[in-house]
Amino acid sequence: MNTRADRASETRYRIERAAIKHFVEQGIGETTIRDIAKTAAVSLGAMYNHYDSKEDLAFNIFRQGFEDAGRRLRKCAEAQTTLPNKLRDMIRFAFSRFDEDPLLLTYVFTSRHIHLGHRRLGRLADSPNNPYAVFRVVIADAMARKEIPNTDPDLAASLVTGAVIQAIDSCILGRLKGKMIKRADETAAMCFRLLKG
Amino acid sequence: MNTRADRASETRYRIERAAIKHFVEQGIGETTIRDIAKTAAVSLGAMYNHYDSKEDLAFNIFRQGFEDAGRRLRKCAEAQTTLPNKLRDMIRFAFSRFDEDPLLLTYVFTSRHIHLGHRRLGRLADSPNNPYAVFRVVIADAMARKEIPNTDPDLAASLVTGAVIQAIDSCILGRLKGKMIKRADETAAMCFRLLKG
Amino acid sequence: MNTRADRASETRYRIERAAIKHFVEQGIGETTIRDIAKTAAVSLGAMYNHYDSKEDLAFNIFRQGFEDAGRRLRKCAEAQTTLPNKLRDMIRFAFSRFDEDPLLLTYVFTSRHIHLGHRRLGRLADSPNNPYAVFRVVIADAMARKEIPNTDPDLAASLVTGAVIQAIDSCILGRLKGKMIKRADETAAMCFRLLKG
Amino acid sequence: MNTRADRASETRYRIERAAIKHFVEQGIGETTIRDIAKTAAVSLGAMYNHYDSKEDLAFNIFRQGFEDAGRRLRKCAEAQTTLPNKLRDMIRFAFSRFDEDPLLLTYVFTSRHIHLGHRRLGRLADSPNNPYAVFRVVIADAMARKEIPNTDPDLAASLVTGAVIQAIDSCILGRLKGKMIKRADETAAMCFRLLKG
DNA sequence: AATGAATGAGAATTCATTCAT
DNA sequence: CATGAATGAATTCTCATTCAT
Repeated sequence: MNTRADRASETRYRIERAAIKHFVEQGIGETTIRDIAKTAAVSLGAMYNHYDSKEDLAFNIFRQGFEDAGRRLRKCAEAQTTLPNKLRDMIRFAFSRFDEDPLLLTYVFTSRHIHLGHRRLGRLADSPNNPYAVFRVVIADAMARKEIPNTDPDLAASLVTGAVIQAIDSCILGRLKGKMIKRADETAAMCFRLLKG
Repeated sequence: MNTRADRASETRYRIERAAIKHFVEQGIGETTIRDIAKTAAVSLGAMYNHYDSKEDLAFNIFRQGFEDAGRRLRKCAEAQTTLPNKLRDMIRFAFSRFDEDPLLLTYVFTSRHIHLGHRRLGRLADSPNNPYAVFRVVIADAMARKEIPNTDPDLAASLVTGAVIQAIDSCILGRLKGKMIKRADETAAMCFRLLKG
Repeated sequence: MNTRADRASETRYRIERAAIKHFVEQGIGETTIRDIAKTAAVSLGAMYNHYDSKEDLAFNIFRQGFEDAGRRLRKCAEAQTTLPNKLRDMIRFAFSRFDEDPLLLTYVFTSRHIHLGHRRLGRLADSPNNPYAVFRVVIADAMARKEIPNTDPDLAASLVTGAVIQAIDSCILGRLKGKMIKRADETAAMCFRLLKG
Repeated sequence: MNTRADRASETRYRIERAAIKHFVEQGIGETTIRDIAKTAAVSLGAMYNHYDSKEDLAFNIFRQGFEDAGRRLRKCAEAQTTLPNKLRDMIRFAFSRFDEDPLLLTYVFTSRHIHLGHRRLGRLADSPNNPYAVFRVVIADAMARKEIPNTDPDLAASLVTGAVIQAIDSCILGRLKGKMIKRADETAAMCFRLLKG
């Protein structure tokens, strides 16, 4: 059956993929609704049947990717008991997810500081499921369990998430070549040493 | 003396500070020439006596800040001989510079991924003086001198610069309170451990 | 029996009431087909099973109300023989009709000058049954019968209809409180004096 | 001297006259900013140097005309001591003002019920200077001075203003031909009789 | 150099209407 | 008859830039 709902979600999918592509290649501000509509092979008006505005579209894609990443990172952490294993699985996930859908991850990673209607995207999606929060919890727990020495958990979480994000960023910028997954275990080890004291 | 040149550079200064303020608070794309002119108490037309365009203005401020940071980081590195000392002074500089002029540093740090015209800002200013390159050299040298084990210098440099940048970012986002300088030595130590193997 | 025709006219009724409500509250131009469809609990597409267009809808409601008012005013006039009695019954009718269905009457009274397409609504419906024409005939007849002095019947009819309309308008605007019917006889008396000379 | 301010007010004047013409001939909703700009021989952008929006423009013209009329009606009333003379001069003024600038007066008279951003124009400009209020004061004073019998001043004011407005309206609609001023004294006399009791 | 009104290309958004189901 | 996703023409509004003073 080709129901109305099917067509609607098919349209939404096409719009979102087209939007991500343009947002990453040209930036959100430089992308016009027409660009997206044309790439998605959808009429101009149809854009507004599915999203309130360009901002709404940009934000929704960001939040989905952001929260999905956070949620799955949390799953990785919960499935392991020791900090090195948690970090290893979290970073394996982050890097393989990037290898799998670099466009989406690039969008999410490079849009954190973009302003959407006078607020930063990364600020808007600041839920307990955001990746930073997940790393912070993992690190703070390890401190509580005396796996690593006590330091400011916010500073420590910042350094670790920054390291991971920047590795992906360097791949986006072309400084790191090839698949990221092959660097996951080494990165995880380095992050653990940073915390180990 | 209140010479013509004084007045001109005074005007340029006012324009730049106003621009930075708006760029950080609203984003480059969302800032209009009118916003800047009004905050700088300069007429609309006068803007064009000093800059070719908004993009020109945004790019020049970014490049100045970016290269100035890179140059001064390099000075810090060159004045020391061991990696821990190099890292300590570089991070002391980065953090104290942020404490001194958070608006400018926020602009420089958060604008790397912004698209200007159709290229990323961070791409435009990718000179040998960029901060990432300086960290990379410092780390690669330490590897060459066997101070730290050999690993991919690009990955290592990414992790360290990512950590430093994210610490600043967390301060911008309010996750870290107070002066950054007080965290410089701890951060440097953690970064060194990350590399130490 | 719940026949097909019943359901159709039930739908038409819901659409008309919803339309009047929105036209009065927001204006015809500001009301969208979607607004009406939603309030009437009717699908967007169904609107076009009943009306050719929004203009068609707005015009039909107006004309019905306008001509119905004119026809019934004429009945009032024809049932009486003297001018004071005619005026009294006409104004009683107008005011009680307003008390009964203020929304419809407000729509009809306040839409005379609205442009639909490129003509005024009040122009479109300018039949011999329009309320102004009825007042004019009543007044001209009274002059012919020497009940009142001869003056320009168009000026006289304008003044009387203007007075009546404005009274209703003041009620719409909240300047006059309560039921209009209680002011009918006084208004009629004043209108008669205006003409009496 | 042809100063900048001169040019600006000259532009405003051209825009307003063009706007009135289009608003009256086609209705506010049917008039586009482009229509006005073209008729005023002004660029599209210039419209927004002088008015925030089409609504702002429509409202400003309305309010100016409305309040100016109210103010001048009040002057007429204050210059006379008896009700018949007050009414005569007020109606003389209203009618001759219409003869002088029928387009502006038509705009003001026919726009009272127009919705601008979910509120009626006539509501927006409901200042103590509005013509209705002036008539009301004049009539209430005459009652207080026992010149006319006591009745509800709001009903009486409604009837009188309605009569005057409708006379002008009939001229707009073509039911009354020629100059309005020649009907002023007769109209005033009829209005006075209406009140006289 | 400074000023700010004028310009107009370009973007977002709306909404009546159609039509396949 | 009902449904509501899709359509795209039309409109409003923004804003970098120019230029006469």
